[in-house]
Amino acid sequence: MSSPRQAADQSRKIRLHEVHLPKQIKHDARRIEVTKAAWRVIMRDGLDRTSIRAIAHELNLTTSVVTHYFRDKDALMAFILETINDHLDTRQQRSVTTQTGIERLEQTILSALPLDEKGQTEWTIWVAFVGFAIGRESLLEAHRRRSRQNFLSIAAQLEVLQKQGSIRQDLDILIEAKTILALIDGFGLNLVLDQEQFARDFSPEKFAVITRNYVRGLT
Amino acid sequence: MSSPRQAADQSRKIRLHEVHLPKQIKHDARRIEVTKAAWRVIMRDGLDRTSIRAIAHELNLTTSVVTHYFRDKDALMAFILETINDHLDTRQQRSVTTQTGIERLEQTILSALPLDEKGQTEWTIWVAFVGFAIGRESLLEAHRRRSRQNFLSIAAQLEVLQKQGSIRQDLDILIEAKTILALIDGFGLNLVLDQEQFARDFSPEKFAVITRNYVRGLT
DNA sequence: ATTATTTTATTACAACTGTTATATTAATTC
DNA sequence: GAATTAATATAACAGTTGTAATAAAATAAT
Repeated sequence: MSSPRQAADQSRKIRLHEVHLPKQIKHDARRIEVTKAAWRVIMRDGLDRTSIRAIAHELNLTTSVVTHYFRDKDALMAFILETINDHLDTRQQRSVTTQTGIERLEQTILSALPLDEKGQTEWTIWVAFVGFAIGRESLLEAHRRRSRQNFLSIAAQLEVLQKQGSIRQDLDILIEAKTILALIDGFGLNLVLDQEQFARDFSPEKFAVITRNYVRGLT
Repeated sequence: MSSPRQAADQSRKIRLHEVHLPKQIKHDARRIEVTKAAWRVIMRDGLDRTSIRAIAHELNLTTSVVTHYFRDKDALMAFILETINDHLDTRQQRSVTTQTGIERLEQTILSALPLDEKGQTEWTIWVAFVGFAIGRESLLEAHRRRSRQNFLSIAAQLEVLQKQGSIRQDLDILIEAKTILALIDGFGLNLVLDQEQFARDFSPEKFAVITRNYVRGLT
């Protein structure tokens, strides 16, 4: 187990400064590292047990690292949620390759679901924050902002599809958009809470079929 | 402001013993009172800030009241969640009056949603516990148990409807049941998080229409 | 090479936590 | 009404928390 080269021991702690990068970028990258350590603690111990000390310990460092990069715990928490939402959104946008039509709507829905490990992680943290937001008006507002944004995105797609005649003219877009969002949140939530059950009963391909059938029901 | 009768002051603290009831029932009733105080604290301050002291303060009493009725905090938390789930389930079962057919399924879905204030409260607590369960295997298991129970209930209804020929024969009951549960959870979650928005856009009657249209889509 | 800046460590503090033991008061039982 | 039990109060405990101040170390800038 012990290598003749002692350098191997030091390599465990990867120091970012070994790579030369502009100041601001290194700073931001370090904030992300702290944030990702926080994700791990949240998944393992729960959001309410994710103390500054626990995060520092996860990094094999002391609390000063965390406090150096975040004004206070509220700022840290807000950033963690912000980062999760960014990841969820950009992951989704990347997976939506088709630019128009019903297929795009299918992709939008399907790519929002936590069907791979990364998505599962992000959704788990998100669920933890949803519960954490109860009794915290600022966090509730953050959730509402994102929710309304998602609504606008889906509603806009539906509107185009309706004008194109790709979906039924009698559909109430407000209702259909909210329903789609509810479906995504509901499936995401249940996937997070009962991962094993879903892994047993539902392959990603099966979800693709479900989504396709659902969207075809709108035509 | 001061009344000639000093007795008025003491009446603020309602002592349960003034009403004569069997021992066990009084004991249980007191547990419920503590639990409901906990609900209020959870809604106001968040689940992670719901300390034994905060609950006692909500009751205008001291911590000994809480510790006298619950072995420790884990037992208290488990009981709170249990009570919430019971309330959600029995409220729903009471609202489902029709015994058979498609209408029963409609009622099942509709009555599960938080469309009145009580339901809103119960769903809010439930959402707080869902987030709280991340990183707590015992709570996750409790959620899974209830989720599977709900699944069996919906799936059983669908099976009967399919045998009766009330819904399409080609429907995959596993998929449809999970979809219905996802819809309920998704709408419930969004109702809790953005109550105002939904109150503006969706009346309970509108949800009834949505539900009816959805269920009719299965026929 | 020296200085300045950034990053990390150490320490201390007051507030809060769950738990426990003990005391006091109220209610019930006999 | 005395004895027993239940309900509530008080106080102390050790552990954890966020925050802040200060010091040391590492890196960057000059």
